[in-house]
Amino acid sequence: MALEHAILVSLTERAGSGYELARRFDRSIGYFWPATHQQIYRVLRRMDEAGWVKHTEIAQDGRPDKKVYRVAAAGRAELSRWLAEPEDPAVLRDGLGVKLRGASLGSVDLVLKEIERHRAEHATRLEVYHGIQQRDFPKPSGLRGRELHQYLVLRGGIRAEESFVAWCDEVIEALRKDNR
Amino acid sequence: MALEHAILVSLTERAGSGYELARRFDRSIGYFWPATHQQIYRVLRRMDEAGWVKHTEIAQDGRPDKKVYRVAAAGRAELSRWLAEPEDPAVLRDGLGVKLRGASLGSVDLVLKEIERHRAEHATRLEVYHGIQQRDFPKPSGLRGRELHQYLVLRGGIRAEESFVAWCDEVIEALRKDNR
DNA sequence: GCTACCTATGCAACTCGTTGCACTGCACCT
DNA sequence: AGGTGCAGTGCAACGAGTTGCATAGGTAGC
Repeated sequence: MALEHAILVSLTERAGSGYELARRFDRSIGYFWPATHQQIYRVLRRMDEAGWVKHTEIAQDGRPDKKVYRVAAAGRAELSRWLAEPEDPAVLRDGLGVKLRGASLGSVDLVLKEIERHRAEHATRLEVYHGIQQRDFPKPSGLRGRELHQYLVLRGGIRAEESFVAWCDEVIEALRKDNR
Repeated sequence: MALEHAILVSLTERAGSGYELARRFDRSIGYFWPATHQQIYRVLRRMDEAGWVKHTEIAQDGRPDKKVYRVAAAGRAELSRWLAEPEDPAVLRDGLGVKLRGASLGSVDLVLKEIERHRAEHATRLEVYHGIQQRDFPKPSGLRGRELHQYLVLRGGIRAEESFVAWCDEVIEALRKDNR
């Protein structure tokens, strides 16, 4: 998996400029594959040179020109090649775990506060996802094909955040009990 | 959070060589913060130059010499400085989600197989964690301090894998139903 | 005897991701 | 009049992470 493929999936759904893609990543794909505008511009250029995408320059008045990218035949080929290829399982990488593990070397109270803060952060993210679910997929049982897949990805995000929040609660309770 | 801090936590628990640390990362810390031996050697050298750790060269016969690292005062200071510092929330980054989202552009059947494969992988990891839990923390209610923290980190790993497996099951069922 | 893996450290080259900055012009707020 | 924010693209530098390789003796299996 590389950023290339995430961009190809997104561009296949709908053509767009680098800037628009960066916004999209902020709002949807990026919840599962974050990327900055810098990365996106660089990869778009690379893919353009490789012939995976083509761009059309669009002059706008009052705003800078933009390049709208769309997926070319070679890009579609690459995408289906990648889709058929096995993917490495995602690895967990969480600094909070390391911090908790080292908590007794510093202030356990501060680490506890930190975990409460993360809990709040993830709870907020969870609410955002729930909002998307209610707005975009009010009746999930009727979903099929592409929409079903999008819904299921969102479900993954919801489950991940739920389980993170539940873990925080377990940790907070246990640390408080240990503190008394 | 940087690899530096994960290594400092690990070295504080017990001194060791770069090689040993790499093994440790493979077996425990690395479940939550993966690192290769290359990264570890490089960071150890940097920390040595910065005075955060000190090494003692140990000659062995039949085997190459090794450098055993232990945390120095400056390292302990850095560790507690970092522990008191706020940490960015972990971001989800999963290529499988992108693949599922693009499934309809390739073979949905292949993506389904891929998800089944990942499910098996994560189920195996979950069993490993359960094994560690039973071996190292048979009676969690009595845990305090450092051991409690280690247990709670493990609980985080267990919860993450459980929720991943449950998500896979939801996806597999939904895709099968959609296929009929 | 050959292959392969383990212990142990490390270089070199590369890709990926992050951060700070630059330029343009419009819209909005104070 | 001045600051902030949005739209739009991009460079330059750095740090993090990956991959392939080198070295070298010991142990274990075929």
